[in-house]
Amino acid sequence: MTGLSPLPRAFYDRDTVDVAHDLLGTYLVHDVAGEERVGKIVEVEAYLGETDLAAHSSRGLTPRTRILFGPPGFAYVYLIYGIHFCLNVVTEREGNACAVLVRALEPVRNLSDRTSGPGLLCRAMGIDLRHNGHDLESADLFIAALDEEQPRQVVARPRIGVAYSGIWAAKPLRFYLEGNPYVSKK
DNA sequence: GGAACGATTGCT
DNA sequence: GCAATCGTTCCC
Repeated sequence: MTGLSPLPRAFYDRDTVDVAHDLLGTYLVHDVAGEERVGKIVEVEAYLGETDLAAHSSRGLTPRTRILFGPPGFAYVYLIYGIHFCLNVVTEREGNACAVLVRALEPVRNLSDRTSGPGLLCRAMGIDLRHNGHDLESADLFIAALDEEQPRQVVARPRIGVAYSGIWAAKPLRFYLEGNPYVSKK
């Protein structure tokens, strides 16, 4: 697979639900010491900024959420339960603090098949806290789209693990490719 | 300074 | 069902 190049910042500088939807079927690429790891994004969740009680940014601007409040097209990576990392892409204009969580990949190149779930995919891709704030227009960690649009059926469901967030818990902000075997369980 | 907890995962 | 494990947040 040649010619994979980063999506432009304008791709991320749009409504977060639109970006989440459009990220399905794109390719996450990470160069690890010369080895190009590639996975197709098959499951995501949208987090809609400070008013979204499930979003980290709902607690306002803190040292951790600084990246979320910044411009679009940057990686927001955090440690969860002291064990796993989760990868988000920041969306919408600076200050909106919205993001899309990448929840599952279909392995394409140099990946194990344990890429279903946000923590497992970060492990397989070699993504950790060093990538927090990383520009996704850079050459070593980025997201690319194929030239041709693939036919796809997108399913919307409530997000995983956000039962504490009141009315936000029920909103259908988790999106995945119907029937794809790498979509996470639950 | 310290307690509580989490956008998860895997083992019992 | 529940433990692992530690950074972040919040409250002394």
